[in-house]
Amino acid sequence: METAGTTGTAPQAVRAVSRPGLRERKKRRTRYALLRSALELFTTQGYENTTVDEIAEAVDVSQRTFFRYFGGKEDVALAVQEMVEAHFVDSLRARPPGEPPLEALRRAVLEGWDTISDAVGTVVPVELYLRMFRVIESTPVLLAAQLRRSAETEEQIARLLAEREGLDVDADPRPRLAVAVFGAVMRVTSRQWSAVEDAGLEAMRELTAAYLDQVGPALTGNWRTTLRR
Amino acid sequence: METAGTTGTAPQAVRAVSRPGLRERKKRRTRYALLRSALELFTTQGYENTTVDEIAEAVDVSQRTFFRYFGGKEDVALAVQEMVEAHFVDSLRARPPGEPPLEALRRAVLEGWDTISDAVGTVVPVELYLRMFRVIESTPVLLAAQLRRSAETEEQIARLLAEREGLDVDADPRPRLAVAVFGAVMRVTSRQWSAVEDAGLEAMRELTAAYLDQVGPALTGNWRTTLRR
DNA sequence: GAGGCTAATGACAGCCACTGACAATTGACA
DNA sequence: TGTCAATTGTCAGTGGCTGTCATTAGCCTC
Repeated sequence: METAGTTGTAPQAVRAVSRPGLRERKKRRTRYALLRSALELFTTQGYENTTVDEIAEAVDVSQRTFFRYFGGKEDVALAVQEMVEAHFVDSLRARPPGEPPLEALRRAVLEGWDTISDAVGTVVPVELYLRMFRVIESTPVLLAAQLRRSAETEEQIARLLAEREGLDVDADPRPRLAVAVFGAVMRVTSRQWSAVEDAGLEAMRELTAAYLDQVGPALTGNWRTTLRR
Repeated sequence: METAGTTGTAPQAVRAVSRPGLRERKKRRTRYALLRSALELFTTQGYENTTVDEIAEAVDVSQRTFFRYFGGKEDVALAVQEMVEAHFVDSLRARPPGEPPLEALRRAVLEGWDTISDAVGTVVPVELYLRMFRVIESTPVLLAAQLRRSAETEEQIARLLAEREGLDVDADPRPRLAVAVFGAVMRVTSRQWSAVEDAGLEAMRELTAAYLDQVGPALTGNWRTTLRR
């Protein structure tokens, strides 16, 4: 394959189909090395007990270089989570336009969990991601940052759904409300999942489905009359 | 009044009914002075452009003293917000036990807004609180911290409601789900309110009621069929 | 009302996250 | 191969935050 240039002809065009050039490759390698080292340190020693210098040293670059790759310590910690959310948004975009919004959200999320390793596995082992998930959930600063980022993603999704349905987000509150409610359920799910020792991806999937089913009952008023098993 | 000691007899007992003693009074004064100066500076120059030294200097205490009164810069910024949330929890506790949970939440919040000045007014002018509200909403770090704190309050409320209804929070997901959904609506409301220039307390109250009414419609599937005015 | 006790404060010193500026190095491309 | 631009390391500095210790100032007892 790659029947492109025979040497010396349009090297940047060749790059586009073959490889990104040494410089780019090196950069990606450093970035991933920093990311992996950071997560490894965070998950073993804890986030607060890990300094940026330590991370940089583990990859053998200067502290300054670390800050050229990531906006800050929080950013490395949440980098994978960010990829995961982007993955969800992608799988939502892929949903058929006819599908009702909440249905689309539900399916997109469940499908997202099923294909999570496609989005994450190439960068860090999925198992490391899951461990980091718990660290985030149990580290106040990180949880805070994470909640804020989720809020941004929600806004993005609200706009997406509004467009799908031909509504104006600023005039009609329903898209934002629905997405916020959905996000709230997702957060309760994450929290619950992370509280269970050794819970894996399947557990996450099941919890998600179960909790989404419970929202209806939870909102229909009287909790004492219905199931109390 | 105060038929207590005629001098020299059990001064601490007298204190309990009259005043907290010079030391305590002085402390409260410093704390409030720091709080007010901080909010004043935050709302005029912005949170990021204000240093802790500046705040301390405005009250004429050392930076170290500032950190003895508040856990950090974020804490001053969110101190009033914290009082407000406690105020909501209180007004929820005051709800009649027979009331269905979501009904109680709704009424507690609306009532909370009506009596907000009781909870805040004695410490800072309500107007300053409202200005600070917007600063929080538009400052990423503060918004993050605020979201995390809200999550904690939600957990607290979920336990409260569960107890009221005789449920076990860890066995039955419905309390947490309902509270999370409710909280999500509140957040959308706050966000929307803060986006409107010069919106006052009444606007907040109205928005709250309106959005709570919209949740039902927002969740019942098809947005295209229903109102599109 | 003098003196002892303890809480509150100030003054350093130091850690860590983060940033700007400048010089040295190293791919990229002609 | 030499020029150009991107990447990196070094250094210096800011701001949030903490531990430590000496000093000050309410409080309480005799």
